[in-house]
Amino acid sequence: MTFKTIRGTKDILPAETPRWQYVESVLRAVFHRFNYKEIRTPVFEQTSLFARSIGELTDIVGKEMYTFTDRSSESLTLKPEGTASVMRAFIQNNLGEAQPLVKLYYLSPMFRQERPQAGRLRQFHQFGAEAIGSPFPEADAEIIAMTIEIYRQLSLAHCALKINSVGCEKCRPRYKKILQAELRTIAPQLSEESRRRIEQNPMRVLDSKDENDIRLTAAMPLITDHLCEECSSHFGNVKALLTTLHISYTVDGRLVRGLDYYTKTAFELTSDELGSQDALAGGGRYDLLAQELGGKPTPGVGFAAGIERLMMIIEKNTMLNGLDVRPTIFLAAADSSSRSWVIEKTMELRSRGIAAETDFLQRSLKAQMREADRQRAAFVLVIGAEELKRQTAALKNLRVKGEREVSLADLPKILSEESL
RNA sequence: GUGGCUGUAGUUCAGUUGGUUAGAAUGCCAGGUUGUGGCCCUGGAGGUCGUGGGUUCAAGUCCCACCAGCCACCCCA
Repeated sequence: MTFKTIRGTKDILPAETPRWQYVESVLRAVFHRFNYKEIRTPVFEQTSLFARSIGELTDIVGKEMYTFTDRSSESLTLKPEGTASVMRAFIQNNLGEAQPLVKLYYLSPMFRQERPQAGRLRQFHQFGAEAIGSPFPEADAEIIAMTIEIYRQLSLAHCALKINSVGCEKCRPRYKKILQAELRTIAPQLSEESRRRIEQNPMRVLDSKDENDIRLTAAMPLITDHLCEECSSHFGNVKALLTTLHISYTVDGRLVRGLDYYTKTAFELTSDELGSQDALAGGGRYDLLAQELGGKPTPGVGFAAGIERLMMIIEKNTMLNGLDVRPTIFLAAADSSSRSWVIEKTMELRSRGIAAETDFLQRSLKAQMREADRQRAAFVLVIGAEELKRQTAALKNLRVKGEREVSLADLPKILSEESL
């Protein structure tokens, strides 16, 4: 058999790239308005960077990373998410020294070896942003507001915002103990998966989708009721700011993130149009990450969002037409003697900034016309021996019926006027 | 990673209880109009029926394995 894309990867073909470009331009515009600057980090990093930041015990690090050793036996990993790399770059390049708050965004492929499904690929694309340097709720609110704004700019409704606070190094361990104690009392009745999590990551038990688990844990204490003074007031301020910004949300005390570095604020944006892979974007605060990676203690908040999932719902709500690139003019040769001249003229128009196309298959005039129509060119210029002699050509507007004779010398000027 | 469903021209699909040259629509190419598109008409090209085994006189149709996609779980963007 011939070569195929490997499992979980796909080609983004010319039929879809205009959509991608459109989405990218929208989100770059939003980032620009919020004054976030782009950062581009390598697609692979030392494996330990991810293990350290995401957490050794998480599913991502435990069983989903593309890890390999290079020829000098160093363990490398294709990045499974963006924050670790951005924080590494922030520390390595001392970005925090030049200014107290650094606002960055990225757009990059990510890699996770999961079983593929619609909206879940092994190479997928994420965009995201990080505000590094502010411990205050205003930064959390801005990140959330910006996430919402991107989807609003893309006219996507049916998105729901859930927020929670997962506490800090002071209150979370305390809460975990309380929760664990409660969970142990009902452990025998819980699903196998949940039972395993009681010791390793008890908060995830509350996030189980197993109906029986949900019923059994309905009355369990929630982190939101056990936050310390500082976390509680921070969370309260974030909520108040969201209200001020007219952003509606629901507090979900069971919301947890799959990455260990989160503290305090955690949030998730979901869509009801996506099936079970319904998370469009997620994020939160990570005040301990910088020092965990060996930098100076520096607070941060951020979010990440998947582009493929976004594409899926944009396609469902299709409103994007005519985004494909098309030539302004197609130059057709009426006979073989004028072909070389037509190519020359095409190149000339191109160098003057006009999108011009011509025939490269030595086809009949009829076939060239058909091609021009298929390419959805605005104009066709027909040139043959007669026209060459007189230095004119028949200019035809494909959207209307007639054609007119124009002077070849005037063509660039005519085109720039007409396309207005 | 676990369980289930699916896999036929470029694309969307049909293919009768296994039976001899695998079809349609659309797209593509050409002609009808030897200097002109979109409509219409005519003709043509295009498939080792996901891959590899097996059962059978005979397999697109049945069985097995593998591969890929999809759905749920898991996880998450």
